[in-house]
Amino acid sequence: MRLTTKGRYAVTAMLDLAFHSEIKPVTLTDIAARQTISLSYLEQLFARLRRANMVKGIRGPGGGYTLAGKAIDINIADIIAAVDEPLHATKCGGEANCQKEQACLTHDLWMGLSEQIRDYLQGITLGQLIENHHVKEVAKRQDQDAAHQVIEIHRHTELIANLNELL
Amino acid sequence: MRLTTKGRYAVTAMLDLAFHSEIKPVTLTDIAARQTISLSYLEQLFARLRRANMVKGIRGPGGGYTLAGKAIDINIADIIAAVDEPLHATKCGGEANCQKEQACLTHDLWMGLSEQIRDYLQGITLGQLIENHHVKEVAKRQDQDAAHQVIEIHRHTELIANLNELL
DNA sequence: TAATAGTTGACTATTTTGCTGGGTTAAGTA
DNA sequence: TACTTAACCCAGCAAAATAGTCAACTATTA
Repeated sequence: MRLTTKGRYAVTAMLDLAFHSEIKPVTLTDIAARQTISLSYLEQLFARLRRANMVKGIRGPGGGYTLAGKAIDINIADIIAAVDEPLHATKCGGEANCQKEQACLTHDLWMGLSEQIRDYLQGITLGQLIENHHVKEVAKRQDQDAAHQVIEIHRHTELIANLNELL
Repeated sequence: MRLTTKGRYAVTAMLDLAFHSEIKPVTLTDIAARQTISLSYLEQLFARLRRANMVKGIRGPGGGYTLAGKAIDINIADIIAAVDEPLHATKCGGEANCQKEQACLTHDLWMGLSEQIRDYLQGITLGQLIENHHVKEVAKRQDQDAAHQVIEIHRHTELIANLNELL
């Protein structure tokens, strides 16, 4: 799982879409203006997102893009994977000449870490992000923050536990 | 927090260092050979790591690099931050012309997400990764014992099941 | 039919990445 | 002292990724 500006653009655009496409489709021109991303670059990104079945394009006047599914069903990892190149296999990965010696050991460790990050991002959806934001907007901020923190701490220890199992 | 191949190289090299530099300093030539990273590229990465006070360079024969601190005190996020360019501030970030309108909202969400990822990686140290690996090695040796094998197989299927849930 | 907006592809500029090769400097060793 | 080792430091360079431009085309709607 790579985390680059390209992925950030995609997530940002998808978030914008999730916010604005509930009533009617959103044009890329609008997103480009709001998020200050070039229209043509958005076109490239959305071509991939469409092929990955994450958005639907509607042509003609009043057209634009909408999410292909519910915001709560679209996770961050999938968005990033859709716009990123499929990361080329590891140098030694699976080959016979690497007998799990020290050389390949650190590589394994990194792969495990990378997987964990993907799992983590797969557990976060557009819907959640929007929901969290709405919650934050609510006046009883302190209670929410406290509750959120507890959840986060719990999630974190969970992740470490998973890591321990994997490695 | 960006996650690129550059960061992976750095983490890989630091893991290699943590493994091998307990007794004596490790030369970049050794790491280059083991991890199949070019020597000169390693030099670049270690120049940054040294400036970030994560490794110590020892010149002369018998010299090389050692960790600047304990492996348990060195976290993954810091390693990646050390070799990555400081990610330029946000386009609208903090400026007066952005009054937290919708345009900037998605940006806030992304930043929050990015923070979570950093926190996550900050909670994982070189020491932990190595420790976990040692546990795994011990478990492997115990595999030789037939009595343990049944238990191990059971544990293994359990892990696979957990993995299936995650993916 | 005219306007809208997605779709596609080819093309360019910039930045990052990963690497090569040339040094210089500090620290051991003969 | 001379030699070796390895960190340290640069200038540059090719390939790739990133970000954006331009132009032509198609489907839809008013």
